[in-house]
Amino acid sequence: MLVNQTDIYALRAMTFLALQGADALVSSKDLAEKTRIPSHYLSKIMRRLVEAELVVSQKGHGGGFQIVRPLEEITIEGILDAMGDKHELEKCAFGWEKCGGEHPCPLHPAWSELKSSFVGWASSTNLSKLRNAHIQQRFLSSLGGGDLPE
Amino acid sequence: MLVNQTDIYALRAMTFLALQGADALVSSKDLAEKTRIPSHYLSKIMRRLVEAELVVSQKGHGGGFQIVRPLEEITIEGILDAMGDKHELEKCAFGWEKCGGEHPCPLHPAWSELKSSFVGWASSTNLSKLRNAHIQQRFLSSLGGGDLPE
DNA sequence: CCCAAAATAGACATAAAAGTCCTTTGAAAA
DNA sequence: TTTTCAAAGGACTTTTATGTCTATTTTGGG
Repeated sequence: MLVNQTDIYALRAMTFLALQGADALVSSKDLAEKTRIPSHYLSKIMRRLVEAELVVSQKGHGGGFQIVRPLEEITIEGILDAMGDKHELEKCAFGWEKCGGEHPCPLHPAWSELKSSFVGWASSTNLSKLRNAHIQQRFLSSLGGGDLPE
Repeated sequence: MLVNQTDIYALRAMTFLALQGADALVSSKDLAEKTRIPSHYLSKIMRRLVEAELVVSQKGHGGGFQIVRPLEEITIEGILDAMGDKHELEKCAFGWEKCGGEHPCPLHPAWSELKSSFVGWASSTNLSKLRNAHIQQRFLSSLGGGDLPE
């Protein structure tokens, strides 16, 4: 819940695409190898991302997946929404049908806090941010030498 | 992940116990009915909470479960730890064996943020806080009239 | 035009989580 | 002491999530 394995795969794939630079076209096979996501499972995930219009797909020879929108526009929230488990956060943790307003369940205040901090994080983190942070980090660590893992 | 159904059940059960007042002894059957947790499943959950010493159990006729420690000491983090899925947060979201320090994965900074805000929430929220907030809320809403749901 | 590469689609398989059932053990009350 | 209630423990089942396989469609290249 909140973030499952499939969600993480989606985040990985999108992040990887974003790191390949503007409009890079990457095949599912390549993506799967580089991100270590089971290839057939990845293709299911990619379809959802295509439907949500976060990526564009190119069928046939030389095809693949591509981000065509500005990276700033693609947030973690958007990716999670595309994977379709938003409703999880909306259910009352105490199992009440009606919870909130005048009659919040005992867990309601705490749950709301969690929810808003989670949504805050997810909505403020976009692919551009991830990319910049990572590129900067690679630059800094290249100054110190050392090998890149994996 | 982060918080699964079983975790939520544990939070519900502990919260319910905390609301019953100091040292209330509640049977598994009662707990299950009031919290709407499948009774046999609940008893498994309670065993874990007993082992973690968050509650004490009383076997035999008239037995049940009881919180004997100060409510301030029992945090959501403690409850989640008792349920045993702490390791989830520690794994690299990008699937790298070694991630962090000199060579963080592209998702590392964002993931760390999420982790620390989640842990901050879980460790700062304790049963006393939940109880007080709820009691206060009930008082306030009683002034306005209206029925309690569920 | 035909072949190969690559996404799409959906059926199938496996693993993990959630839930149920049955037996045993312990303690209180009759 | 016997009965009865309730936790402990474990085997089993069901459901959901994850992963695999096999075809079908689409597209570019020879």
